[in-house]
Amino acid sequence: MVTTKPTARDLRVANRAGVLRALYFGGDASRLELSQITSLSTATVTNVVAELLADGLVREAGSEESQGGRPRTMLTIAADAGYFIGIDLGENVIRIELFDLLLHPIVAQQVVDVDNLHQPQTVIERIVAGVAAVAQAAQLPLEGVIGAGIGVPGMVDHATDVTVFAPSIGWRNVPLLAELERQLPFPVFLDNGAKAMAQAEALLGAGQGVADLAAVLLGTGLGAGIITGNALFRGATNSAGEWGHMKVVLDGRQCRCGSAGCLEAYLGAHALLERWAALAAADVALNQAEEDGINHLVSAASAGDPAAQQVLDEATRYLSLGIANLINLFNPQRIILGGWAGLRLGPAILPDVRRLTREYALEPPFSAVTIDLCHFGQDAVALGAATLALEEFLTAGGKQRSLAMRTGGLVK
Amino acid sequence: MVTTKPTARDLRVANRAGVLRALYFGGDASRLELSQITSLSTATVTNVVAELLADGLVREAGSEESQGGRPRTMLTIAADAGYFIGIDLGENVIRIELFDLLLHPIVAQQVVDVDNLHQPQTVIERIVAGVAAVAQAAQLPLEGVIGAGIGVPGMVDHATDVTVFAPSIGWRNVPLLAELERQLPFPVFLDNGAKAMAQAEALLGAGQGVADLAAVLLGTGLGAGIITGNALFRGATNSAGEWGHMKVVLDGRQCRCGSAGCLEAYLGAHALLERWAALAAADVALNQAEEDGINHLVSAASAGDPAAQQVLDEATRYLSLGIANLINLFNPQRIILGGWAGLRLGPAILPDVRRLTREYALEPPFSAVTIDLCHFGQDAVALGAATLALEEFLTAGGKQRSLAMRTGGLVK
DNA sequence: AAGTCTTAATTCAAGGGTTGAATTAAGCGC
DNA sequence: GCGCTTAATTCAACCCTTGAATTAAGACTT
Repeated sequence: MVTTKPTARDLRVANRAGVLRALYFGGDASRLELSQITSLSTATVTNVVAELLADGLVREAGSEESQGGRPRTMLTIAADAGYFIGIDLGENVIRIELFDLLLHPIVAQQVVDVDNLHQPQTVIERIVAGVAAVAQAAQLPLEGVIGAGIGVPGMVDHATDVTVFAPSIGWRNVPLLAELERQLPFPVFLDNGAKAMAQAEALLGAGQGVADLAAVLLGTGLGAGIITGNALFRGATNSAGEWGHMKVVLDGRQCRCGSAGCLEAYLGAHALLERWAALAAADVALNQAEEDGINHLVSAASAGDPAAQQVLDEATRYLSLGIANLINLFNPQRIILGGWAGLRLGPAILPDVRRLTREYALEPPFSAVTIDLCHFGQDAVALGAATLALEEFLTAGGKQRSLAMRTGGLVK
Repeated sequence: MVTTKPTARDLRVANRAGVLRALYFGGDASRLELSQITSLSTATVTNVVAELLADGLVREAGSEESQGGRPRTMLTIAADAGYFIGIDLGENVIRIELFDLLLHPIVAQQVVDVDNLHQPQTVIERIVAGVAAVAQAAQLPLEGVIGAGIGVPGMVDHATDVTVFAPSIGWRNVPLLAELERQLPFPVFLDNGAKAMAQAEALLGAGQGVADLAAVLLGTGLGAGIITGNALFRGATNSAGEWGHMKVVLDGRQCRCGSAGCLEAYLGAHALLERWAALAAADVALNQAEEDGINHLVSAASAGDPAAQQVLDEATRYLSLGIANLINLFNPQRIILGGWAGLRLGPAILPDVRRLTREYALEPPFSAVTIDLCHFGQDAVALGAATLALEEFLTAGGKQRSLAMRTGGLVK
């Protein structure tokens, strides 16, 4: 029940984490600067940095020009002190990517195997093989991997067992994590892909330095990841942020979730293309891959096609409504628009979205928010998945926690 | 930026807080039990309890029957070790209430003065006088008051200056808190009334022991307070939780907030009575006080009036939609329905609300939630306001923080 | 080129906290 | 009255942070 950290040694862990975070996100700094950032004494910074140096997580990197005093020796994260793996389990492709400690990409790999992706056993095999493949391609031993994360297109319940509820790939209560942790020699973290992506943008992308934000993803389905107080907002059972199934119309269009009137039924890629087809009285919009269809839609609208323009206009209104509701409820500092469809539609509709959102939202929370496009593209989910492991690593102050300890940590 | 608590003395504060909280919310316990609950060693519990005893916050309260060993001496919160004041600044009444340390009510007072409530200066005078009055009625010196809280019908920005944005009483950027703290000899906390009430229900009412919940309030306006991780969810500028202005209809009914299609425009007391009048083709529903009107509406519906039944039916659908959206977005463990109109409508519509909410929300988050009526009635906001001060008190481990320290604490 | 000045980093003793083990306290039952 | 059992306290060991004092490392001056 009580979550305090009672023993004095925990202070050190927290302070290691503070110094490590400052260096990781604040960039290179001297011990003195670190002491100011973290508000620790210089004595403590010296001690903590000594540990980090000894562990190889941090390196000295020359010294700054001095103006007549001892020059500050700069400290920097040792980017090659360890590696992370990010896995994007998509609806019809698995993307596996290897990153260095600073989450710079090293090697990426794609596994395309639409037919068997619905079978967990196949997915697990593909992932284990893919992990070995990227490590080999980078000529790195798997022991150097600090941890891996997986983003999945569905809900993950962290409380009971760690399982998955992902209708779009036909999964329900699949113990993916347990199986993978048995087969891989490093800790693995599992979460919803939209949440993973939101964390990538928050830590390294369009949300850097912002403590409270929401990333909304437009694609075949809709997703969102909400960050509050610099951390993913999960709710009681880690299914918070299901923005796509916010009801926006009573007794509205049928949604694939089984209910009706969901935002996704008006703003999902399929919904937009269907609407276009209906307005244009032609099925041409539906006779192509969704991504091509959306591209087609955007260029048709900019070319003056009135039906396409109306579809975009309606999409803008629904998107603005959905964003305004997020603003009124979560009062974030930033909204980040992403997802493959969001990236394509964004440039065309963002100004109007901003204007309408101002109309729809209350003034005080609206005036605290900015609405921007995401920074990352196709590899956002894989990167975000890697940040799941990174977060744990940083919170532990750079001490790689053993599997046993992690399991213990989950117990309340 | 870094929010760690570096020095060893902070450990003690955190552990004092842990023991105090365990005793406060877990009820009387022995030192041994406390050690188990807090997972501190018995040695530390002994030390911490000794401090709390010396400070008069805790008392020994006899010993339990033993089965052949040293009996455990029970510890209990000293209810008279200090007092809290809760102030409900309503739209046309001020309610001031004095509580003991356990938030049991001692004296209450109402200040009714509709005409002048729009003038901050008058409100401040009334509050200061009312505070003195309740203290005198209870024959207690103001020095015994640990802190006071104020719930206001509007938004409070904690970041800039602590000001108020409350259109319903015509306030905008009123520095209420600064003025009151100058005139009162104890710390004062200010927040939105719905947030205050949510915290009352969370700590002491229908949400006890629940870490993630949302309290929704139906009244003249709509409000909500959201608790996540046992703490009020505030967002970036403390205006999170504006549930009443969630858009539920594009281009819908005009709302008093200036926008259109807000939930409040369909579910606020005034909206319901207007709808009734329109359906019944009679203005009778509007020619009475709102509270009487809602009472009338509920009894007419239960008596079989078809227009009234339809109004309730529509209200049920919009309320369910609003709750379902909260469930999908926040994934709470409990929804608590309150507010004066919520209390009246609740018994009549709650079963249908539960049924419809299941239809509207996604299955995983819905299956994690229960929907209940609130516990507290008229004095919920005053009690909640008092909990604002209580929370600070407990977090500080029962050390009453000075004004200077509080201000310092707000600085990042 | 030596000495002085300035700023950064380290060392050190003091102070505060938690903990497990050992000890003491306090009833119960025979 | 004595041993048994369980609760609470005491104590020595250990860890951590901190401010002050000290050392380190260049720049500047003469």
